[in-house]
Amino acid sequence: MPENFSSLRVEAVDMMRQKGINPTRQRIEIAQAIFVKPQHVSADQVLSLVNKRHHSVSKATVYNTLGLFARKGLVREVIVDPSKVFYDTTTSPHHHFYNIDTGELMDVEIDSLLLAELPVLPEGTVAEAVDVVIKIRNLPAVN
Amino acid sequence: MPENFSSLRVEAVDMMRQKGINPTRQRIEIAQAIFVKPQHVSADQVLSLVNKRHHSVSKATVYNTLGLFARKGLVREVIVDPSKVFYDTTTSPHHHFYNIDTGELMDVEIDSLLLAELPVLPEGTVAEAVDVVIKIRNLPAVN
DNA sequence: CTGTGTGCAAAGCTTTTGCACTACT
DNA sequence: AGTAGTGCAAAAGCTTTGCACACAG
Repeated sequence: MPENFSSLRVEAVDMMRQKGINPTRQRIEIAQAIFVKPQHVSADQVLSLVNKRHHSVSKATVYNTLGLFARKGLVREVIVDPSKVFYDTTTSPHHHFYNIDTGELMDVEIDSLLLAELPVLPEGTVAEAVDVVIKIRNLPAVN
Repeated sequence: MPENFSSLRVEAVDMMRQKGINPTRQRIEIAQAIFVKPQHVSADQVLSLVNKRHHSVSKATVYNTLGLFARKGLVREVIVDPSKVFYDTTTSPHHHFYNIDTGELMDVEIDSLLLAELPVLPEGTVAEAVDVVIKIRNLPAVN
């Protein structure tokens, strides 16, 4: 059975409602594009995905919507490189491998890396998120 | 006694030689600007610092040189926000607090946060760096 | 004279802003 | 009609590229 788009659509709308996001046409299209499966996407990948079917969402709206989704907790912003922001559709706490050579981003199970204790926070602040990025590179082929 | 610029200059040149970087006029000016004290600077802060005395280094060269310094291990790239890259003159392993409200970046002692174990790396790769950024925000004032 | 390395103007990105428009009250 | 929220073209800002120049062999 092929991907059921209408149920994905319903899910996307529900998700947004739960987070207090007004589900407009553009936001629904973006949500449908990214929540097909767990993945890491950049803003312009989303733009192409959405406009594959028919030109219907502007660049600015894609950026603004992804930012909104991130603030509301629907996606997770992962910043790995100057001018390379990824949006991760998996929002449960976890960390990342970033392959410097290939640009590939992979999830790391939260419990395969033990963060034993948080340092004392500066006075008058609260922790919002802890981002761990392990930068890896390919082993040079042995000749 | 005021800051001794000529000895800073010599140190900067030595540093670069040790890392195999050709110490050109522009690179020396940039090094002198950033290694005055341990600090976090962005590319355009460096640009202003360098050109405060007299316009002498272009924007492109500042970007390229900071990238070079980072690759060679003279500074550490810390990426905290889309289009906000900091260069940290402290290169020993440590982590960061990033205050979302103020944009301030602070060092966290390496041993105040225990990374118990590294996860298994993907086949054929080596870890290059582990970046931990703890995003914090100011507590709302209680009324 | 040739080849390698460097610096920078300009090009090419990504992201943000400000305003027109919509959709409620 | 007034108000709050939304989408997008254009502006702004950041980073990279490609080429002219310098310098060493």
